[in-house]
Amino acid sequence: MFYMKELPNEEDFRPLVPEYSSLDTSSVMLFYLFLQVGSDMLTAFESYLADHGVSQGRFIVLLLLLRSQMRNNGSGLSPSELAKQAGVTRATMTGLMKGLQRDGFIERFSHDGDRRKVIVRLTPKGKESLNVIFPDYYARIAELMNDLEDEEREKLSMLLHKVKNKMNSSKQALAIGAQ
Amino acid sequence: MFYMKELPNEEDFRPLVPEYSSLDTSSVMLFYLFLQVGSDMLTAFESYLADHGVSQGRFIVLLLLLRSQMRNNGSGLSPSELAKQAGVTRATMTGLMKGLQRDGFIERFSHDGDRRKVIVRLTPKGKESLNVIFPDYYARIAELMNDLEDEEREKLSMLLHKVKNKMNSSKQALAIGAQ
DNA sequence: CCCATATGATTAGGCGCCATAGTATTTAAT
DNA sequence: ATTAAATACTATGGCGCCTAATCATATGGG
Repeated sequence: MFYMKELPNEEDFRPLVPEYSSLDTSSVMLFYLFLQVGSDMLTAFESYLADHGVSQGRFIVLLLLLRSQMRNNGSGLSPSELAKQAGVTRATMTGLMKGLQRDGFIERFSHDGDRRKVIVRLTPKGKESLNVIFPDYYARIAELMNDLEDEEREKLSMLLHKVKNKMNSSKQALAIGAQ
Repeated sequence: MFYMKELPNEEDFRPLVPEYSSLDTSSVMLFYLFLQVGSDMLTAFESYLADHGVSQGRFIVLLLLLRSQMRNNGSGLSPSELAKQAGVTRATMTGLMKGLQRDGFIERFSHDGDRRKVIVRLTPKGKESLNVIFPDYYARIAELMNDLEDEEREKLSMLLHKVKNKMNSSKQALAIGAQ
C-alpha cells in the first residue's frame, strides 16, 4: 500500500515550511502515521493469508459467500452481487472467480431462472479453508487490539468515524471520483 | 488495498460466534473500520496524485529526493539508498526509476568515485511538479484533519502508536516475515 | 411479436506495484 | 590474486485493478 520506512518528522518538514507556508505538520504526520500503521497491519495479515493460499481480495469473497450461505441456506451469490458488495468492478470479480475456482475454493453454477447469471458457492475445500483461517485470523486481530482498553477502542472508533465522515462529506475536495 | 463496501456488523458475526467461539467482534470491527478508513484515504489521495502523473510510490521517491536535496544541497541519492528508505527491494526501485525517468521527473547520473553506483536527482520538471502537488496535497490533508481538536489528534496519535508498538512487539505472532 | 435497451459474465489489454532469481560490473577484503 | 560483497539492472511472474469490447440473455414498449 504505502510505505516510507522512516516517517518524515517535524524536522524534515521545517525547511519546507518557508517554501510551502500553509503546511500543517501535525496533520501531515498524523496522516502518515495512520497510513503506516494501516499498511503494516495489512501487510502482516496479508502474509498470514498468503500462507493459506488466499489474498485479501479472495478472503473477502470467501467471507461474503460464507455470510450469504449462513443467511440464505446455501443459495450462493452471483459475481455481480459479489462485485457490488466487495466494491470492485465485475471484470475484476471475474478474475477473482477464475483464480478461486482454479484453486478449488469455489464452484460456479448456472442460474436456473436467468441463464445470464452464474451462482457461486463455496466448495467443501473453501469452507474448510475458512474454518482453518478464520479463528486464527481473528484471534490475531484480537491480540493486536488487546492493549486497548474498552474506552480506548470506543475513542478510536469514534475518531475513525469522524475522519470517515469528513471524507464522505468532502469527496469533491478530496478529488475522489464521484461515481 | 482492502475493501468491503459495507463493513460487516455485529449481526453478521453473531451466527459465526457459535462456530468460532473465540471471536472478539469489537476488535474485528475496529480492525475493519481502520482498514476501510485507511483505504478510502489512500484511494482519495492516490486519485489526486494520479491527476499529476504520479503514484504514491513515485510521490514518495520524489519526496525523498527533495528532502535529500534540501539537506545535502543537491547531491542526490542512489537507487539502493532510495530502496532502503522507501522500504522496497532494489529491483522494485529500478522499475520506479525507469518510469520516473521516462516521464521526465528524475535524471540518473553515474557516480564518480564508485562506478557501480548511480546518482538520482530531480529534474526541473520533477521539482516543479512537487511545487505544484505538494501545497495542495497537504492542504487537503489538513482539511481532512480539520474536524479533530488538538487533543483528539494527540489521542489518535497515541492510540495509533499503541497499535504500532503492539505490532512491532509481536511480529512473529502476526506472521510478518522477519526478513 | 420484435427490436432497442439493459443486464450479466467474460475476454483482452493495460498499468502499477512488488517479488524472486539471475547477470554483469565493480569494489573490498583477505 | 582470489573470493566475497555490493550495485544496478533484466527477466519473469503474480496480484489487483481498470476500461472497453463482446456475447448471451432478458425485458418492456410499441
